[in-house]
Amino acid sequence: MISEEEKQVKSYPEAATTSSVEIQNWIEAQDLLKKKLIKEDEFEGDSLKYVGGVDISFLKEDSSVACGTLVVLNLQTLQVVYEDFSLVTVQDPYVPGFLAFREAPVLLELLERMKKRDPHLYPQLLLVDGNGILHPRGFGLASHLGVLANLPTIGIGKNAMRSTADSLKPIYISIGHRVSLDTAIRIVKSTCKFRVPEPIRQADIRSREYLRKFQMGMLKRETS
DNA sequence: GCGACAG
DNA sequence: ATCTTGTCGC
Repeated sequence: MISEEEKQVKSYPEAATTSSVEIQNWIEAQDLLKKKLIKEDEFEGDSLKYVGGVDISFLKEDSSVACGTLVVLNLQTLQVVYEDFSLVTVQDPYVPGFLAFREAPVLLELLERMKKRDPHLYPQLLLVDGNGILHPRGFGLASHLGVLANLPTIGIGKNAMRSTADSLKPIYISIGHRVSLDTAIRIVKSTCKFRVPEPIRQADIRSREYLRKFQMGMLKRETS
């Protein structure tokens, strides 16, 4: 007889420690939070000046070590006005459809820290590296983060689920929270100097750089 | 049975 | 996510 856990392991080899019970809890949590999801424009004020971007990078040698990154850009100049990093040990594995449970905790921590340190630069909207309502249950990382942080968010996917390889590499924009699709598309377009919108791109670049420098420091300690 | 499956 | 340097082009 095959247990539920065994089926889970067969389905997701990388998630050997994730039980079907945990998956069920995650599904319930998503369905619960989803009730608070707002798919229309609902901003604090009408002046959109600061836009945030979040991303997470992982250490290739030890994929449980990750660097969460938050950057804030001036929407008008697209210059970075704030950056913060958090080196953490990620416990939860990556399970397709449940990215938020792996990445949201660090990102929320970074947002909370900023709210205390630099509230005047706190973003009115956040671009998230991951999908919003473009998700099996309509509640991806961008929506998850938006609801928990009560912040307007937009999801940016670079690989759509179940898509065929297109010659053109598109990005997939989806509503995260408290923003309409029309507004989301308009804002994303206004932040694109290259394929990937600048807030996400800067978070990605700086996140990798942070890990690279961290590794150099580690190597120094081992050698000395 | 086979392929797909955000990061 | 990560594996990866130089190289073609604006």
